[in-house]
Parts: sequence; C-alpha cells; structure tokens
Amino acid sequence: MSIWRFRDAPQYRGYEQVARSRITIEDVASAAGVSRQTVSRVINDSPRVSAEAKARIEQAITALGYVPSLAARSMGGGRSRLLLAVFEGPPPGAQPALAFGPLLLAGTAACRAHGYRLMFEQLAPDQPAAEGKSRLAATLGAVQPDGMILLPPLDTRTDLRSLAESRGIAADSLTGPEGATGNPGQVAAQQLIALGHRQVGFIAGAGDPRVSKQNLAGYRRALARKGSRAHRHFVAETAPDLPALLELAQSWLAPTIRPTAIIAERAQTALAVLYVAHRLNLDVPRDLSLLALEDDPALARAHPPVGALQEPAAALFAAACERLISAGKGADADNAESGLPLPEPLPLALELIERASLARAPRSV
Amino acid sequence: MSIWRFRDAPQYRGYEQVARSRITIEDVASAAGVSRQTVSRVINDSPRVSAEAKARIEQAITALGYVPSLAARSMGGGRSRLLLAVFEGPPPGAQPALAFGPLLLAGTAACRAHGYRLMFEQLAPDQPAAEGKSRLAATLGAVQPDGMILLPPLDTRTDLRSLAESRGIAADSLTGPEGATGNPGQVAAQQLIALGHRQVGFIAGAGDPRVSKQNLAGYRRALARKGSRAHRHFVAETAPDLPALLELAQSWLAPTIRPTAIIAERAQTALAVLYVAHRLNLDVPRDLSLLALEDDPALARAHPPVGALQEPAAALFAAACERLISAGKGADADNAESGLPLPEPLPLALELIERASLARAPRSV
DNA sequence: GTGAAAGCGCTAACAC
DNA sequence: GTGTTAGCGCTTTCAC
Repeated sequence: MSIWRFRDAPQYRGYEQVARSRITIEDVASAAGVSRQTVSRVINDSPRVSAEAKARIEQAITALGYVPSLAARSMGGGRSRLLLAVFEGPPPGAQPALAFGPLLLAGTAACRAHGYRLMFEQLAPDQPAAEGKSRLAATLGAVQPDGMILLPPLDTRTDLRSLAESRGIAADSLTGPEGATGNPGQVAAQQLIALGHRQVGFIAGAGDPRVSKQNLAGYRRALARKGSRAHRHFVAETAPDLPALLELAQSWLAPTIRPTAIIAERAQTALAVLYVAHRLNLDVPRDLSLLALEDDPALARAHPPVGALQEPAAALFAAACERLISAGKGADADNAESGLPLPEPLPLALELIERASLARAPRSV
Repeated sequence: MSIWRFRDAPQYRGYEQVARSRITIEDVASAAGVSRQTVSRVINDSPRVSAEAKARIEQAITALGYVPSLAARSMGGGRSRLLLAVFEGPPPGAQPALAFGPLLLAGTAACRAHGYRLMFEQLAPDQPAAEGKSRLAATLGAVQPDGMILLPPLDTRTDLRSLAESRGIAADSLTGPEGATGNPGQVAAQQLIALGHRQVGFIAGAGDPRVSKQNLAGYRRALARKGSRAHRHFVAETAPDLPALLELAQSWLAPTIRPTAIIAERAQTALAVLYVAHRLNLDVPRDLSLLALEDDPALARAHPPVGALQEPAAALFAAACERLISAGKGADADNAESGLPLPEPLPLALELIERASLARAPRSV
C-alpha cells in the first residue's frame, strides 16, 4: 500500500537532518497495533471500542505526544471545532462599546475546555450591510466554523444570522435565542425602588451615548411605573468632567430635598459622588445609596464599597460558546458525551454586585 | 479519472434536497477551463500565469463566490495562515496586565489584511512552567500556526519560544527580536526633565503592582541620572483612593516648595490632581505640568487636555503579526509579493501624546 | 468491535 | 505557462 511509504517514514527519522514533522494518527495506530479507525474512535469518545484497545491506544497517544490536527479533522466532512465571534469594530477614535478583553478570556477558555478554538471577525462599523455580509460570507467559507456568535450590536442583523444558517452553521448571540438580559438603567432603578427609594438620581457617562440613552430611558420607565417620577434636577444626561461632577453632586446633595439614591453609569462618577457625600457629612448608605452601572476594582476598595450592576457579557459569551459546541456534538452520531450537560436556558442576567453603599431609603416620600 | 465523479457532482445540485456545500477550486478550474493548479497559482499570487488565464479565473472566482478553504490549504504542506497569540491569563479576580481588547482588534485586522487569521491561547498564570509548555505544545500541534506571538510577561519564556521554533514555527513578541520599548516611568521623567523640570512628582496606581514598581524605579533612575533626586514627599508608591488622592495633591501643591510636574500612572489620578490644582489657582501647565502613564478619552476632554504616555501595545502587536506573516511569505518559492513592504525594524516606542498640560518648568531649581 | 476504502480541498513536485 | 500526480491527516461509509 502506497500509504505505508509515508507512514513508515518517521521511523527513519534518525537518518534525516531535520526531524520529520508530525506524529499522525497512523503512528498511534501502528504503535497500538490497531487501525486508524479505532484510534479515531478513541479520540472522538466513541463508546464502540473495547476497553483493552482503548487503553493501549491512550497509552500510545501520551507516549508519542500525539495531537490530532484540526485542519485534517475539519476536512473529511467532520466538525472544524472552530467558533467564530463576529463583532463590529469601534468607529475610529471611539471607545469600543464592548469590553473585548474579558470576552476573549472567557470565550477562549470555554472553547478550549471542549477542544474547540475561537476566532474573531471584525466588521467595519459604518460599512453598508451588504458589504459586511459578503465579508462574513468569505470568512465563513474560509474558516468553516461549526458555529458563529453575533456580538452586539450585530445580534440584530438577521441577514448575517441567516447567511450562516444557510451554510449549515449554527448562529447564536449573547442573549441567546430568547431575548435580552435587561436594561441596566431600568434594573438599577428597580433595585433602588425595591429598597424604598423614591428620589433616585441618574448620572450618565457610558462610552457609547446610545447606551446612555437606553439606560436613561430604562431608568425613567422604572420610575414612571412606580408612580414616582424622575425629578429633572436629579438627572445628568451627559457625562460631566470631574470639576463639573463634583459641583453637580454638591448641588444635588447639599439641599434638604435631595436624592436618597444615585445611579452612576461610570464607576469613577460614583466615587466622586461618594467623596462629595462624605464632605457634606452624609452617611453612605444611611443617607444616600450609590449604585454604579459598571464594576471596577476601585469600587470594592472605596469606603464604603460601592455596589454595581454588571452585564455578565463574558459569562454570556462563554455560555453561547458552550451552547454552540454542544449543539455541534449533538449532530454527531455515536458520541459518548451526547448526554453532555446542556447549559440550562439563560440563568444569566444583569448581576447586582451588592456592596455596603446600598441600603433602604432613609424616609418614606 | 475517479476524481471527476466528485467534482461533477455540484452540477446536479438541482436534483438534491440540500444544496451541496462548497464551491471548490475544482469548480473554478472547470468554469475557467483550466486545471486546479492554475487556479491555485492565481489565488497564491504566483506570477507564472498568463494574463488571459488569470483574468478568466478571477472572473470565475467572483462569479462563483469561491473562497479557498483554510483547512485544505494548510494540509498539503502549505502554510496554515494562522497566527497564535499566547498570553498569561490574569490571576482570578485580578485585573489583566494587558488590555486585550485593543490587541484583539489590531491583531485581527492586521492578519485579515493579509489573509491570515489570529487565534489566542491562554496559559494559566500560576501554572508550573512545564505544564504551560505542554499545553502550548498541544495547541501548536493541533492548530499548526505559521507563527506565534508571546505576549508579556510570557515573552521572557525562552522555553516556549524554542518549543515553537523546534517545530518550525516562527516566534516573536511585542518588543520584537531587538529589545524593549522603554520604561514608561523613566521615559515620562525624562520627558519632563527635558522640559526643565526638577521637582517631579510620581503617583502610582497601575493595575499590576509589579508594573508600578518598575515605573517607579525607572522614574527614580531618570531623576538620579540628572543629578536631581526624587523628593521623597513627592512620591506616592501605592494607589490612593479619591479622598486620599485629593488630600495628597493638596498637600503637595499648596506649599511654596512643590512639584512643577507630576506623573500619574492612572488617567483618573491625573484628572483629580488637575482639579486640585485649579482649586488652588495654580495654572496648568504654567505652574504645573501633568503627565499620565495611560491614555483615556477623559484626558483629552479635560481643561487643559492632559498629556499621556502610551505603550502602543496594539500597534506593536499588529507589527509583530505582520513580521510573522511576511516571514512566512518569504519561505514561499515564487511569490509575487516577495517584495512585500517589510516592516522596518521597530519604529515604535512609547508614544507621548502631547497635550496642553505639558510645558517647560516655571523656574530653574 | 474493528478494519478497508474512499474522499475532503488544496499545494508541491515534476513533467511538458 | 500549464497540467499531472501524489499526497497532507483525518472521518466517513460500509463491510465484516
């Protein structure tokens, strides 16, 4: 068999100047005295292998340091074990809406744990939809991922989703097929209302003004529902710089009629408000509750520590990766892990990091 | 030829329920009336193709929407067109030392521009070296990247570097083969010294205390070299919280003998100092220069805008990617782009973002 | 439970 | 300049 000409070659390695490259499935097979197929079954967790054969093969695998090639596996109609995360690059100069660092860490880890790999595709922000679509099409063709994750704000692009699905590639997004995790501004206001607060302030300052706008709308919605109403003087719709912020806080907190709770989009804002409250001899949280819409180590170190609401984007992303991975495994015929712990549908939502800055309102309205 | 049994199949697509999947090089070849090889030459920018053939092929490619499969290309001894970035995951709960977001954006874009793809591999931070090494070995085996980039602090791990090179995988790091880009603390101090400052303050606060320590050492080195010496009262070795910071700035700036320039590791720190300076009727930059060791949009919006020193990690990363890509292309035999613009050796260093907060010292010492 | 054969889509080597 | 051949390392299908 002509194939043996090649498969035998590694044995002659000693005679060659450069070490012949890979350990292949064939090397493992001959070392264990079985066929490639049986080795393949073992590395794919098929149950249809005798215990003895499996043991011999696994031993050979570790002895030889065999690692299956991703490229080869993806060729023969098999899964590519690749996931593609698609995101919209930030407009030049602007802050990215998403913190990609944590996503990268969480996604990479989640994929690796299942033998998968993660790749990222960046779509230009101001590009026409058709262009982004064809670019994605090219990537899907080249990479052939098993699944695709549309990161916000791309998760609303049904054209991209159907593009993938027409090619048999599963598509998902952070929120999952169900819906959203909630509006941070609204959830924050609800939390404070639940604590009895009626005079709740809001200070904007998110990286993306559209996000600020949504948060503000959510905040207003929550207050409106409660019959209470956002006092116009307790809303700062745009991000003040530090001097303006300190002045603003002073003007809110010095009078007798003042907010009993303040929501700050940015952590630094919350800290500055905290500072002013201290200077005014207001006790946090007895006189004033503070809640930030982003977490930051500095919040935990403050006196008292300041609570925060956190979009668990990284966890949502990892969950999306695992959803796609287990979906791909399900497609497999005989798979020992078909009973893989299916991620329950979205236990994740906006996460309240409760810290000492949060307490019941001091008095009823 | 048995092969035609398969290659013809797509033409019968109409009779099938599910669209047969891929457009392959063979489809393009038959559409253009040439052999696979000629198509291959075109998609690999080989000059040895007649203009007419090339035109016909390119037309067929766009008409069919052909995209070469990465997996298939990497199999036949060819390049995988994959780059692997290896980084050390942050210790649980701690802030990552590197901002991975910008790296991801810049690296992905740089790779895509050359038809490459980027993958990330995360090594556990407190893992024994041997374990990280074998994990990396597994990934290199599975992914077969053309190049690997060791992100700091992994760039000092010679074992990882040689592991890759023993497998014929080029290794690189942000700093390039040459050396470091410079110590931010030192460079900042040098910049201010060059402006005539002798009383230069330093306020720590980096995410990683080891980084703070290095910056501080660099700062001290720069001052020592200049014969000047860091005044002990103008150094805050650990990150103060906002109240402490405001107090500190007040205590430094109110007396007659005060720093004429202050280096702040964090942008927020610089802004707080700026606020205090204003309150004390000190003019920035006439009476006080301010320099942050990280940039932030808020610095640009301040009055006056505050200068910053920026490690151009993203740009360095993109440059590293391009170095590896062009190295891989060089290995190719006949390549039209062999004269690819080789990135000149490290034009990149710590970048001073000059803003109005920087000026000459008000008086000589 | 195991193996043989065929094929995935591409490139390298070598002819012509 | 172009075509032919022989693989790359794996999975699939189908026998046994």
